[in-house]
Amino acid sequence: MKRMLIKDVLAAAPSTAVTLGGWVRTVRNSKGFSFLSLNDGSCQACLQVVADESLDNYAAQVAHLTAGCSVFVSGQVVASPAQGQQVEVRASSVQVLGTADAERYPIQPKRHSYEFLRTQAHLRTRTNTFGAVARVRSALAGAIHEFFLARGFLHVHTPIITASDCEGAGEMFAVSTLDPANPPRTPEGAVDYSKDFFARQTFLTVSGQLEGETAACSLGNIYTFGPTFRAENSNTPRHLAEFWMVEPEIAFADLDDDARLAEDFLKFLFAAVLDRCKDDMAFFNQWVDKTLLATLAAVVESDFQRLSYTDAVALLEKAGRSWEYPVTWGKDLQTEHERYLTEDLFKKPVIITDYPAAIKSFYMRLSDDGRTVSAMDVLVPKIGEIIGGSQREERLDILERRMAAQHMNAENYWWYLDLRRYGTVPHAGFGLGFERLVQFVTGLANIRDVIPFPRTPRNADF
RNA sequence: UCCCUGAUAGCUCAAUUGGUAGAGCGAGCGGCUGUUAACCGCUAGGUUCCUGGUUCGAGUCCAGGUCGGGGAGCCA
Repeated sequence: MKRMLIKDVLAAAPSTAVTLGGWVRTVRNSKGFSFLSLNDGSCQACLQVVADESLDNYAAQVAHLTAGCSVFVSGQVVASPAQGQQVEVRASSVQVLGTADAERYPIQPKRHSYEFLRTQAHLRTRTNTFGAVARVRSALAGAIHEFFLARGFLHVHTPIITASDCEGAGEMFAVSTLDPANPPRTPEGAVDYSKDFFARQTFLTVSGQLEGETAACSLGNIYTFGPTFRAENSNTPRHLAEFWMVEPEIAFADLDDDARLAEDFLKFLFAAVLDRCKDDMAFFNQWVDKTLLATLAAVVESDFQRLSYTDAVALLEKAGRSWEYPVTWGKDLQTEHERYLTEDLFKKPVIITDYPAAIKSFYMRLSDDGRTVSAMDVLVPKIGEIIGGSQREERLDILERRMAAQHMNAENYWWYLDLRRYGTVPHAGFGLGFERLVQFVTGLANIRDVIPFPRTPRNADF
């Protein structure tokens, strides 16, 4: 089957002969002919096909088409005599590939709620909104690779199954082939993982960072872009149990380099989708968030606000409002604090740096003051934390001391410590939650609507 | 996990102090020679989430559960 994409048909000159495939969105029947609105996923717009009774299957098939039917059409592009579209296709044949019982087809030609469409995740990409999400998501993924590869970063693949725990990143899903009802036991009665597939206990990764650091400490600048898994019982519009994370790691670099990279990265991605997904972005701007295009354009032009955690605490203390959670140096910032800074005070992305060491992970580089670490969070309006990163502790003795303080077993991290033992180098990196990026770009309020098949507590359908 | 809130037709919702469950959209049928999630007419469509309780009588009140949504925590 040789076919043209509808986005190309819509741009074709009148009298071009075309063949195309698509799914019927709506049908408007008149006496003797029908207008078919077809979509094939290649663009937001539908193609209007005019089919009349001169087709030999008109009365038997074409006149009975309904939403969701699949068709393969041959015909000619003609200038449309009516308003609503520049061109349309006059069909010389309409092959009906698949019918869709209109009484049962879930995607009716009407407005549906996001909640309902989540129960129809296998069909929801046939709607305007979820088609647009899929295209923007794909464009963002492509732009991410483009950004890094153009800057000489190496794309590395880190393992999905891991024995290491990127300490503090969250609860992990266990990976095992043992019979859960009757696992082998040690003499002490514990599960004997030496009999398991990998002869040790393993998990789904919560982050590729530690493995990414090994690559950065030999190859230079690298990035990973893969799935990560958190077994947290998080029930929010911003959390998934399975999500995709982008994690660059840069060598011979400090936190300032890291923050600059994060800012350049986000601006590049926003500019890319504004440029490449105009119709889809216009759709989101009209139906989801009327400030979306203006917000993204402003972010591309503005400088992100940088401030230290210590300064942020000072600003919050004199904000002149009462906080549900009091602000004190040493306590992590709450959602209400972050929202105030990025949505009310600065009204643009904010990069907060130099957090208290006590509330951050062991691998973050200890500052000379001894009480903060070179960590950063990038906060954006509505989403909150979209990026978390840090300069990594490259000094073996300090790293070992911090691991001991957090009661970590250094033997499990022998290879991670080797990076500091042999040719250590200052390096830094960050993690970007890909779905949170798609949320911010599309304006969609719930993270379950920006990934095809969301995995959340008690939900792994499809 | 905690707090709040909801579940009624395929979908989105209504139903007064507890008293025969309705509408819009969608669907089916018919009409219309250019429509734009068209328009006009007619028709069908219900285990009111589940289990138990109170009551002459429960969509409505009570208890427990399941699932959805919002907020918080955890984080990306």
